[in-house]
Formats: sequence, structure tokens, C-alpha cells
Amino acid sequence: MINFKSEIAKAISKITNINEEELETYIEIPPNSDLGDYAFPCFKLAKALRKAPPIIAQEIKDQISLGEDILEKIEIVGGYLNIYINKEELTKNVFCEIAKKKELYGSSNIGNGKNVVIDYSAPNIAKPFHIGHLRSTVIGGALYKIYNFLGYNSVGINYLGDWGLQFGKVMAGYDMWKDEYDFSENEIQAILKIYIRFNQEEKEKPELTEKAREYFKRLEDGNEKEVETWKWIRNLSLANYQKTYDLLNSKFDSYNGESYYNDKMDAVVEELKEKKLLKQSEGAEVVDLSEYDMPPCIIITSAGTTIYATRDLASLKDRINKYNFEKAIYVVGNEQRLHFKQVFKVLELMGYPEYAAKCEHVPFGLVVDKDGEKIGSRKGNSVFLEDILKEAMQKVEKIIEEKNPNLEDKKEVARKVGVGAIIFNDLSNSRIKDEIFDWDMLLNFQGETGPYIQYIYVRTKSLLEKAGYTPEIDHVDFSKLKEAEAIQTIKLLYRFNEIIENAALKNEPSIVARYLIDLAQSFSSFYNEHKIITEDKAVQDVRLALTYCVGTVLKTGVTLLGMEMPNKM
RNA sequence: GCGCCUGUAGUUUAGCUGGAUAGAAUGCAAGGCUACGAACCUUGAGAUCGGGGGUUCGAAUCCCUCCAGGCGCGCCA
Repeated sequence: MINFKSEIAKAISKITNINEEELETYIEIPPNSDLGDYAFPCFKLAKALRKAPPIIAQEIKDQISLGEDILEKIEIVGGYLNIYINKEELTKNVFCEIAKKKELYGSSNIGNGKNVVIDYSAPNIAKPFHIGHLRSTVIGGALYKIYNFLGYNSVGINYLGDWGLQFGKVMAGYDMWKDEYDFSENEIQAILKIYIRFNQEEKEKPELTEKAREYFKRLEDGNEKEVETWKWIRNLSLANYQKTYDLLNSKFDSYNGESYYNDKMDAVVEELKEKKLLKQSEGAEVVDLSEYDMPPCIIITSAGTTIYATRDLASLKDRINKYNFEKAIYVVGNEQRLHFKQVFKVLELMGYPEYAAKCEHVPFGLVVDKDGEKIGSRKGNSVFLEDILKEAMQKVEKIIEEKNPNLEDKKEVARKVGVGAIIFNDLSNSRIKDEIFDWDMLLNFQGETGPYIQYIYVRTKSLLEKAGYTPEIDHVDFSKLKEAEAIQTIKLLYRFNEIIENAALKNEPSIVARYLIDLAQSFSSFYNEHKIITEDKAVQDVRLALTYCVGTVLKTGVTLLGMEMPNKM
């Protein structure tokens, strides 16, 4: 495909003798398509060239040499150089590329097989998998697919919270109260009930905490009975989580959680000691970070135990050795910003600055309820993610009954649309802001939503089927494409790869989500205004090709976000 | 107290390496199905870009300051 932007930059570079890459970053897309397809703001060069912007613009316009296949015309408006590109050539490029690459259109190999380790989801075993875990799971899952699409080798790690005092609590509670609960139907529910009860009773009976510590100590020491119980609970939880992961289409390459690093932390502590980074402070062993305006990073508690920073360092070292990563991404809540800043700094001080520079914390806002309260497991207002997904599916099924009662595979469509609605809702807004969890909003399928995109896709698909269309670009007569009819949509299609690369650069899947909305809206307006199937065969061919291209890109984009496209809805 | 994040139509928001008229969606008002699918489309009203300074040809965007909300600031993760 022709890269119009870089061709323009190259041509301007020849005239001005300014670095091509620099010029390319200046090129913008005008707010209004009447002002051209690309714009070059000449103010940027005024200082370097010591000339007034309009003069620069005139000079560039007079001297620029770009082939007819690229350039249609250039106009000067204010200090801007408005560049109109050859639409026919653009369209040909886009159509041919999509027909050739199909659902790989937009992909690239800039990742070149380098490993990107993505740490996401990470539920706490023995605690409910609730709505709070949705964001990490969904954002991480989208990044996983996006990086793969760009040629990276994504490694998804589910850093399970499968170790710690919480297990002591569950085991102690289980031994005390197991006869009071029904384990025959839903074992995991019973365990959760025990855990919640333990936490409540613990407030009045501190001796329960002691008891939990004893149980956990026995687990750490490898006592057979506790280890067996631990395995049982872990497997049970994993099987339970898998149901949610199946619905969300989440994949992981490793489930190495905290327990996995249990025996790998001594080495880290030793290394820190060797490198003289550890300091005694208030009975604990810490890495002093005051030089970097940060509080100290605790490595060993005053009780002599390790802590999450220790585990994160151990896991980082493990990931360096195993994957030699190009990037290590942690999709973890905003509240842990400082923690990761500290851990990455300690890694740097340990003598791995090149890897520390490749570590990125990808934070996201809380999921809060309508009153702005954090939704957590402690207050008992927890909503299981699985139940939410199921409720969304039921809601969609009801809508299908109303709108399209004769639809085949209602359940399957309801799953794709309902789950898609929730995923898309989570991804369409900027990561860092809090997400308000509100049933009415979540299940409002109007407007900028997943179902809207799916609906537009289904329309493209049924239209192509009706026309018996197969993607043969050769017979398309591109001169038949009148600019005003579809060019906005085609320009969007052209930018798809740029969008994906930008989303990866910023670790921001919402860029893709919003792009898909734009594309769907753009096509939808086109579709509504113009008959696709018409008498004029040549025009029809162009429009069908466009329809095919839009459908293909919508599907690819949606898949990257972890959603599925229904064939009908 | 210190640090970080957030503040844009009634609501949810895009734009934030400064650039052309601040884009959407929802809700509201009006219109469009004898069908290439109305879960759609078209049109309209609705914004002191949290307040105040500053930097400059130009600020929602950069700097300072204040206000509001959230998160974090040593042995939970």
C-alpha cells in the first residue's frame, strides 16, 4: 500500500532539507474534509527556515514533485498547505489490500517475533471473581491480541493470587464449619461463604487470625493435608474462573501465580544483599529510594516474611530469563502506581536498567457503582462477573424475542452480543478513568456500543449474501467511485493499521473501539443514503467491494477487542 | 502534610507531543420503513472546556496558582 503521509513528507523534505521523519509527525488530518486529506502546517517551519508561513507554503506548492497517483491538488489556506490526494488510487490501494489480506488487513510485522509479556486478570483465589476483575481481564486480553496482530509474540500471564494468609483463613474455616455448608452442588460457593464468614467473625474473635496463620504456616511448611486442601481449592477455583474466561474469550499462556514464586524469592533477597541494596529499617529490610523521591520498598517484613514487592521482583527476574521480553506489561489498577514505580526502580538498581526500561504499568480506573462507591468483595455488594455476563445474555435474548423471534441460534447470538456489549463498554472509554457500573448504561444497546457495531456488520454480511458477492477486486472499475459517496469510509479503512499501532504504542484499546464506531457510523450513513444494489453494474461492484471491506475490518477490529461477531442478529 | 490521577453539553465522553468552526453518544424535540434488515438513518436545540493568572501569531492542550473528587504515602495485594 502507498503510504501517503510518508510520500508527502519525503517530497517536502527534498525541498526544505528538513528531516523526513520530523516532517511526517507534523502532518495532520484536517478537521473537515473540504480542507483536504492531509494538511501541512507551515508555521512549524517558520523559525527553522526564517521565512513567513505563507511564503514557505507557496514555495513548497511550487516545487513539490509527487506523482499523479498520489497527488490530486494542493491549496494554501492561512499557513496551511492543504493536500488533496488521488482518491481513485487510495481506493484501489485499500480494496486490493483488503481483498488480498482479508482478516489480516491492518496487521504488520513490526513486532518481529519479539516477546511481550502481559500480566493481566490475576484474580485472588478463594475470593470471588467479581466485577472489579473485568477491566484487567478485558484490557489485557485486548492488548494480547493487538500485539500479536502486530507481529509480536504475546505471552499472557495470569498471576494468580494463590498463596497467602487467605488460604489459612479458608482452611481454618473449612475445618470448623464444613458440615454447615452444602458442598454437593456448588463447592466454590460454599468455600466463598466460609471465607466471608471467617472475615466477619474474625473482627470479634482475633484468635481466629492466629488460627489462620497456623494453617498457612503448615501449608508453607509443606504439610501434606494442607497442601492437598490447597490444591483442591486452587483447582476448583481455576475451573470456576475458566467458565468466565471462556465467555470472555480470554487466553493465558501461564497461570504461574504467587505460589509458583514461593521458592524463588530467596535468590532475589540474596542478590539484593550481595549488591548492598538492603537496609535495616524499623525491623524490616528495605531498599531505600529516598534519592528518587519515593518511600522505601519493603523486601522483608519485620516478621521475617516476604511481601508482594519481593514476589514481583522474583517474577520479573523469572520473566527476563524465560522470555527475554521486549516489553513487560502489567495491567493492574491505578492504585498500584507507586508500587510498580518502586519495583521497576529496584530492578534498575539491581543492575537491569535495560529491562526496567521495558517494564510498563498499564493502570486503569476503578469500577464504581452509581454512587461512586468502589465495588469490592468485603461489603458483600460484590457482583460475580459470571453472573453479570449471564444476565447480559438473558437481557439480549429478551430483545431478540422482541425484534427477531425467528432467529436461529438465539442463545449463541445472545452470548456474542451480550458479552460483547460488556466488553465494548469497558473498552470504549479511556482506561484511566473510573468506570461506572450501571445496569441501565451497560445494557443500553443504543449508540456507541458493541451491539451497534455487530448490527452494522450483520447488515454488510446479509447484503453481500443477497448479492452473491465474492471478493474479486479485479473487475472493479475505480473511476466509477464518486468521491462524495464513500470516500470518508475509505479513508477510515486506509488508516486501520495506523490505529492499531497507536493503540499498542499507548496500550490503549479504546483507540480501536472508537475507531470501529467511526467506521460503522460512516458506513451506516453511506448505506442509508445509497442503494448498493443498483442497475449500474459498475457502481454496484464498487459499493459491494466497499461493503465487503467494511465488514472485514469491523470483524477484525472486534476480534482484536476480544469480542465475537454474530452472523445474524 | 506530601505525591499521583481525574475535572469538557443534563448524563457518559473524544480531542491533551499547542493549530483551522471543541467532535460523538445518550437523553430531549421533529422527521424517515408497500424493506439491499428501523437494534438503523436524517435534522434541531444543548459547552463560561472546574476558576483565575501567565507563555505566543495562536491554549481544552504548555507553565503557575486555587477549587472539587479519587487514589497512594512501610510491613495487605
